[in-house]
Amino acid sequence: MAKRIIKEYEKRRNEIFDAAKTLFFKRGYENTTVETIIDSVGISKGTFYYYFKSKEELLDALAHESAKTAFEKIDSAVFGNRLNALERMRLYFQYSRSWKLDNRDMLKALMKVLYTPSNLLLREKFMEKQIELLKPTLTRIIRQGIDEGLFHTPYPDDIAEILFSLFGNAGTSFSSLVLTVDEHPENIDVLLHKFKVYQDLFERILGAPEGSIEFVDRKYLKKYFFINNTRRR
Amino acid sequence: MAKRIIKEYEKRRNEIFDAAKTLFFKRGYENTTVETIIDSVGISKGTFYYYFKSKEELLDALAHESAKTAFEKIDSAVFGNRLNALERMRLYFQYSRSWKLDNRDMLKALMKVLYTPSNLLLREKFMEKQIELLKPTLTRIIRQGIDEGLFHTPYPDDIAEILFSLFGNAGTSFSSLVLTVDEHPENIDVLLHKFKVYQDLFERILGAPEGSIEFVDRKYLKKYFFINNTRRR
DNA sequence: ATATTGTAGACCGACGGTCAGTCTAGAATG
DNA sequence: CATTCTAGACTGACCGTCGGTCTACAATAT
Repeated sequence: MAKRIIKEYEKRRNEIFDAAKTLFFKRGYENTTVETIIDSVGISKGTFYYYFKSKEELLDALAHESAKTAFEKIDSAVFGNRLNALERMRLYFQYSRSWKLDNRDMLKALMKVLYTPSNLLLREKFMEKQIELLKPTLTRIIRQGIDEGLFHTPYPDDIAEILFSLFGNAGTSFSSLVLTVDEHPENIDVLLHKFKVYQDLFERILGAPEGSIEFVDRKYLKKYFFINNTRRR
Repeated sequence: MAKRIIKEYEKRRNEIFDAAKTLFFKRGYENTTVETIIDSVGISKGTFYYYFKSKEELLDALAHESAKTAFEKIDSAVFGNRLNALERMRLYFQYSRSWKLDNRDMLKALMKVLYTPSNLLLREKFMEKQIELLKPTLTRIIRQGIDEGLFHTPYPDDIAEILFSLFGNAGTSFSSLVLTVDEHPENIDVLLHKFKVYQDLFERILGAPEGSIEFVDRKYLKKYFFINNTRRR
């Protein structure tokens, strides 16, 4: 019989939590069995179910935690200074990805896994929690923008959610592109084009002046893909 | 051993097809087991897998067929006459739901099932196929609108897809509302509000004149919910 | 103080149950 | 007699359950 190692509640729970997070993002949610998780932590089935009611509940908790982390980071970053709505919006999107990505390899791995049929549920759950927690913040920024005369929309309370869904959609279409850039460098142009499209879209939806929203930092993107600036006339 | 009933290929395949369609939309994709399907048709496992490689392939086929039906209906309806882009757009959305709905009960049942976590894959597949087949049509209308000076966007080829995703999002948020209207009649107002929001959104994205797109027919909606016209000034 | 008994709660792993999908014998058909 | 089709037993992969164990520590007795 395996050795019995006893730890305090929170510690063990976090172990499972972390292992699951890693595995889900590495092999995907559906492809990660409960067995895999407990093997990686070194515990038994029973223990797993002692801490989580089900595999899906664990996912839920993960999504919630992730959204909460994102929320906290964003909230302090965005409202810490005296900025106008446009600047806040920029910061907001800059921070809105809750997973901190250290390098492009990690981003690629994440995309490969995230936008895969076997991760539909994972994506949905993460999205849902993010919307739930982050919507008020975004709405607040939109309201501020309207007050400042930067944005023009009669429906400030409705569009935050829509912006999120658009963001999700963008993620899907970007990820498939990003993953091909290595073999098809010319796709960078397609990517840049898409960025322009979404930028235009956001401006229209918010009723913001043309070119005001550059939530996708072009300079960063170029550096990211090692492009020099003398590209295409 | 049970009696052996032999039918011609297409016929049997269609039986499975129809049974699956009914069951998927009644109990959801995940909640419908292959067992359920074959029981309902009165065939064996072997037969099922003779006609379909997998449960998911069956779903795929279903989604494809549905999109194809939609495409044919839409294409003839929308391009049969000499209309301007706005009129075509209206027709387009009118026909774009591929499932013909005979009454509100059926719509409600469908919504209840469609927008449920256990149907993520189903939704995704249906969406995907629709986009694949219907995007060119929508793009064509958008192009026409630009030529006619009705729409204004520099990205006619990109926004069809986005409009679809928005449509999907709208579906989610509408369905949850529609399902509550019976107990909370006041939600009709919320629903009407949402319609306005999405209408505005579409106009902004397309760069169409304000109020030009009424793809959700208010009159129909009111009739649908048995509201007379003397409601809220 | 020290021994004994009791209890909570962390932990174990065999087992049950559910499904999708496979395999093979054999019936029908041409 | 070969091909096409069908039946349903079987497999394997999972998720989740359950009876029961082990340990730290509190309560109680000596």
